[in-house]
Amino acid sequence: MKIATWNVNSIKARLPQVLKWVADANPHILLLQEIKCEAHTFPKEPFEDLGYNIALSGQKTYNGVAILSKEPLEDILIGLPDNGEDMQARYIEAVCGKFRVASVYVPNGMEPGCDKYVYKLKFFHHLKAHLAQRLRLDEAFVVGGDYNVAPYEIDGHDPTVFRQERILCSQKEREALREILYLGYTDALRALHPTQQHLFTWWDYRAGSWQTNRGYRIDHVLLNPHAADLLISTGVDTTPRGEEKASDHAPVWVLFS
DNA sequence: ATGGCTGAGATCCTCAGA
Repeated sequence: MKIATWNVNSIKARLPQVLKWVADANPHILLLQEIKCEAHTFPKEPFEDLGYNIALSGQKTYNGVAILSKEPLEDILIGLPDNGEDMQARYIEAVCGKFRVASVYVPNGMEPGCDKYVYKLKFFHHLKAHLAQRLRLDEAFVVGGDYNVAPYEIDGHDPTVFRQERILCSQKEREALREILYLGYTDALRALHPTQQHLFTWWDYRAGSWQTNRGYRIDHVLLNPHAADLLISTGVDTTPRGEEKASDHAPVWVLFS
């Protein structure tokens, strides 16, 4: 039982790459972020041909999250509760077979202190409240996505840069992510690879970051205790990042019993 | 310290990403 998450940076621009990876990796459930399209323009057919059911929350140009599942999708939730004024498509949740899953796209935040950074922290506040509620459910729950936060120094390529209070690694956003972990969620990759360096999921398009492996680990799969009990193995598939017309993120996969 | 790269969508550039 494999669940994967991938920020594809436009599903339309990335369609051949995503289809190739999906046909190869064959995840039971695929969580997508930054699909960058509205629901009616999402290229559903090629995924349906591969046996997937699709639920998504989309908008023009920006953001957008989706859940693709071989099992039927039930109990679909779009957006975080009590976050009604927020129209950005950044959260979707559904039940697929015996797993409840969510695809989340946390705001980038641009730069510590700016309006978008405040919005990022506010989003984390709503996410934490919802995930705290969800701990009361008696079922496996997997929250995968682009959190736009590198939790620890080991999750960045350069400790000196990491300590400079930049976006992705500033104190407040790291605290916001840790608060969710402290509720009782497990960071799947770090749980099974506690000391592995260069375990990155995102490399900037600019300045040859991929070629020199200057990356960050900002895509995470968080597990409630039920899901953590079923965890077998997990990793980052860096292959698609090195191919033509790549997304700047690589897919993260998790295998469950 | 800055810039560098990519996608979308509306113009021939701007915004946003991270």
